[in-house]
Amino acid sequence: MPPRIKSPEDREKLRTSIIDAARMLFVARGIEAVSMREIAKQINYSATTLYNHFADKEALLQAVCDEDFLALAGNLRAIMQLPNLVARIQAFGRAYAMFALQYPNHYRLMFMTPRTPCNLDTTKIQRGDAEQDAYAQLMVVVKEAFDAHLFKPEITNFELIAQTMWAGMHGVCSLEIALGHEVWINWAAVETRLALMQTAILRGLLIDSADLS
Amino acid sequence: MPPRIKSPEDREKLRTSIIDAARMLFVARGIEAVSMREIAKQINYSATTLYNHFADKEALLQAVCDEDFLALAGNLRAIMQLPNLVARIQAFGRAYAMFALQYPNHYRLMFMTPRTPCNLDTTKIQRGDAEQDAYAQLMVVVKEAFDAHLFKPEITNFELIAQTMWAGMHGVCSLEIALGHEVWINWAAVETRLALMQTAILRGLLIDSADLS
DNA sequence: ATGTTAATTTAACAGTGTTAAATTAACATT
DNA sequence: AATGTTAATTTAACACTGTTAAATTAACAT
Repeated sequence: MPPRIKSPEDREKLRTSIIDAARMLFVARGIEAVSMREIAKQINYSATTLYNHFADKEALLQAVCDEDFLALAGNLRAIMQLPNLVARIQAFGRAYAMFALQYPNHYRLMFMTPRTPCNLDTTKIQRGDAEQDAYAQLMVVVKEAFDAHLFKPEITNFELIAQTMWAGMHGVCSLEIALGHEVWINWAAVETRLALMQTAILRGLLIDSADLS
Repeated sequence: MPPRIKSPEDREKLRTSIIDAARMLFVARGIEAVSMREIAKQINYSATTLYNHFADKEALLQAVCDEDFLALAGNLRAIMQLPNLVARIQAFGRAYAMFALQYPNHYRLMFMTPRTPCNLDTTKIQRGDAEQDAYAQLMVVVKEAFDAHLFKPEITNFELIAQTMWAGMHGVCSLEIALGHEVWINWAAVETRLALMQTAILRGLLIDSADLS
């Protein structure tokens, strides 16, 4: 029986240690293969204790996701400093894909699993804040290129451009995660697929794609 | 207690009725929300009976998937007759996406869920047979355009082209299925996203994309 | 009428998420 | 120093899950 926790700081400490244990197990063995009892045992607590910090398993997953969204946004923030607008978009997409492939179980949880929609109240992420939200960052990156008139003039909706770039990279990554080990598909190397996806879409959307890669 | 089944035909009939009941429930309420007991009750059998026809829940899912793969391939077969090579690719991708969006729970099961890899022995689909395998069909469609030298000459691997087209459409569809209801994203209409994805990738890959749409 | 075979069910096991009730440790009050 | 209060934590239970061994039971052949 661990010593009781009273102070709010220690309570917060326990909360994050629950999240960390959950993440470790999720990443290691997949999401639905991990039980609340296992997570609790990992930190030498009873399963019921988790319910003092999270309403249910879904809420705990959400908390893990939130931290991972912040981590992803942190990864991408450095890239937004690149001077060349097109190179910035390319590096951004590439970093996004690296995150997906390095943490496939995170990624699955964040972007491949339908959730109860709009848990905006329980999340702690400031959506739309480019410091915290990778989607908002993508929006900034694309909009700057859009405002510089780098995209074909018939495309008038920059958010549509961003969503297309996103879907392209997501398509490669999520297929890799879900079916990358299927032997009846003669997969090209995932880096090759990512590179072609990016240059193909950019060639299709940019006015001048002469010096793409 | 239902009348006992002895003849192989009736046994097959029961097997497909299990699959149909499972599919109906999966499509209606999602995969993991449906229990073996529920499926059994749907057809007035005991849960244990299902295990006389399928090794476990995973095998039953696999059987459902197999039938759906065949259905998808059937949907796509008509399109392969179109004369114009590029229009054929476009219609093919569009039909694929329509299938995904019309049966999102099927699609999730088939293409968004990591499985125990290479259950090639337990599946009944002839992989590589363009009659039964949608991926093989896509390969045929893309290869004909490739052999007609419609793609940019620096791209020498037609399977890579096919996988990029696939990933593009899959990216739009799977994002729509997983996050389409999230309100913090200002989604463009999914048809618009699909159309732009297709023309963007084709513009990026084709030599002559003047009359695309 | 009896025996055999196999389809089907009952009953159980070990596990899950979750919660009400019981403990127990730390604090403040007398 | 003894008591009461509060809240952190656990124990025990509920209703469910996938799965399986054992018991039934229906249909057939002898």
